[in-house]
Amino acid sequence: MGAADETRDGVSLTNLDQPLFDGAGATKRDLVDYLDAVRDRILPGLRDRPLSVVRVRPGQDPFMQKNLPKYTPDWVRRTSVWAEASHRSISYALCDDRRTLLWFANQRAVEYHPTLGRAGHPEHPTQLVLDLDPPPGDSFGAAVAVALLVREALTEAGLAGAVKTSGAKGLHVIVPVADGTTAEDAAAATRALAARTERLDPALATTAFIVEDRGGRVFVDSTRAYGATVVAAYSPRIRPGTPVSYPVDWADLGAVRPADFTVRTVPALVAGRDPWVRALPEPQRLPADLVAEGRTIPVARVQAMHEGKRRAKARREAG
DNA sequence: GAAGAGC
DNA sequence: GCTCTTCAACGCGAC
DNA sequence: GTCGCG
Ligand SMILES: [Mn+2]
Ligand SMILES: [Mn+2]
Repeated sequence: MGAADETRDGVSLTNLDQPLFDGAGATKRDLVDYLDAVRDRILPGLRDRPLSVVRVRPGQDPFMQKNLPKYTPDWVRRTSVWAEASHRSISYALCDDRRTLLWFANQRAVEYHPTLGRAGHPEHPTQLVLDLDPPPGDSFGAAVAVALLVREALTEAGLAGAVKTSGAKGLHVIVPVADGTTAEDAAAATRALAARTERLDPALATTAFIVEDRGGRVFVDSTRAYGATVVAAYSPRIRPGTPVSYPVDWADLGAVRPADFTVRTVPALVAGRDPWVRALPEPQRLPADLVAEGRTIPVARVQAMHEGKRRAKARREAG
């Protein structure tokens, strides 16, 4: 163990011997060393994409950071995006190099959530994502079963995807899409694929946006679309043991656990190889019938907001 | 982690 | 100078 | 500005 502070690639790194967060089983140094060790694997997924990060300190709640703080060094690349919610321009980082990654690590940025499209091109995502969220409990096996249903739906549509652990309890299926694919088409295709997955086994998979309506089934989340973010491959997560979102071969899905992949184990697994690059298929054009089907499916989220509003009103009136 | 307020 | 407090998100869209 | 959700 070295000094508590050091400088690396010109970036000051501080308090390296402090715990990363409660239950991390890792120090801030472990985070810095992990990200530096996998930088050539994680940076390609972050490069040129508006970045949100989740930062955390021991004893405190994690918080998501989008807008760069005033004190951010000027060598951090950034892009401005107007936010309707706060009526202001958000300055997003573009994490393109080692120095920026190390600076974020020193900020205790543990999770890295890039957008689906590149800076300046929110209307043209490079991939679509089916996010599989299992119900509470020990349900990773259910997520695996639903991932295989997603694969079936993809194959049926003439598409191919790659799968990775989310680092939490679920899985992400990623489908690279051809240049020129619009966000609208990608979102519609995502909804259609989620609906087809649910249809393949409605007892196992659901597209219900309201938690209460999921009934112990795996939520096939099609809302990772438009400006949404998805945690990057190789990003650590703020979960016990500091797991990492990690690629898995389809054939190996049944043989892994999310906890197999942590900031301690992953550097050795990626030495001399990039399993995410290897797993990702070529960008694909979305079948017209899939997109057309998706256009007929309402956005579950919107329905849920109205239902939520109705239920809240009912609660108030019940006293 | 860093800045600002208050001592 | 020190200690304490505060801050660090978004959008979907009808109502 | 709200609601549910990630
Ligand atoms: Mn998820
Ligand atoms: Mn989700």
